[in-house]
Amino acid sequence: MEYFSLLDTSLDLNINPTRLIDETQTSALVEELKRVNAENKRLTEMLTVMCENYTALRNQLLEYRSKNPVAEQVVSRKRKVESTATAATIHPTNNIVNNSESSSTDEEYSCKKEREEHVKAKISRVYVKTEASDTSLVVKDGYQWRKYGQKVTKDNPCPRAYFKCSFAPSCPVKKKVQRSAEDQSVLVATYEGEHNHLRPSTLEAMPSSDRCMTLNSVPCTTSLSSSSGPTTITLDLTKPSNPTPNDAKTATQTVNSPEFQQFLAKQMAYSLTKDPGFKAALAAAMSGRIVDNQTAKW
DNA sequence: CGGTTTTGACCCGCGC
DNA sequence: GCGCGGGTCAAAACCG
Repeated sequence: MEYFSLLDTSLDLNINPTRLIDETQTSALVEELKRVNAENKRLTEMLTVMCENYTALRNQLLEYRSKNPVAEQVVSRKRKVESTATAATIHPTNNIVNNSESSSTDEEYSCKKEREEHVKAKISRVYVKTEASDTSLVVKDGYQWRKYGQKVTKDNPCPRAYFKCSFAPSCPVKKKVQRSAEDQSVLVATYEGEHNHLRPSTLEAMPSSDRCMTLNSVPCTTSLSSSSGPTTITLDLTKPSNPTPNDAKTATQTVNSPEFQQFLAKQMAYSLTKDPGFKAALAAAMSGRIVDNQTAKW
């Protein structure tokens, strides 16, 4: 029974790492720690610079806005008058097609009567970049459409096609598609109403060559923003529908909106997490912080 | 054969 | 009232 006293059955939970490693390992770890801390410091500085740049840009934007109160008032007034919203599309090539590219017929489109109708039916515009050789007025949005008319409008030599949802009359959604008068490779699709059914085909909805990001409102917000992958992001904002000289400002406001910034943040996070280099740097930075805290405690 | 597209005719609101 | 222009209808053509 005495030999039990020779055994130390206690658990030494207060393990000191320095006991487990020899001197060379310790020095290597210290060097690594220094390197990681330096990198962490560098990343922190970069972050600080980015924040400073952001603040400076934001201040410039606010200053610009304060210097142009008239334009701001016009935008505000238009927002009050119109319940509709338009959309701008960012093509996969990251070309932002803002509302100023819409044809002049779009101006006519937002006449007084339709302003009233906008209360009943949600109207939005989607810009889709197509191949120059593509002469069809087909905007693949995942829904099935039946063409019921085509018309050549006054201010645009390109005909305007009229579509109804194939589920009509149960689904009241209509769509008008016309090439932009300024850039005929851009299709302008104007949606009226919202689908009351699911999208027949989500695969067809967003072919890789035709994916776009829609700003402002689009019809069927939920269906477009869900199950379509990260390439289609819908921000349901209330924006003026008419192309105006203030479109640049409007676009700026859109970009400055919380929704867009949230989208940007998600996209950045998505891109960064896909970057193994960033992962490694982040892990190093975090480990640096953790080890730093640990060593401070030690 | 059924669904879709085409296309000319028609409707309707708006401005003059 | 009339003309204009956008939107819709509906018959014929087309297609799978």
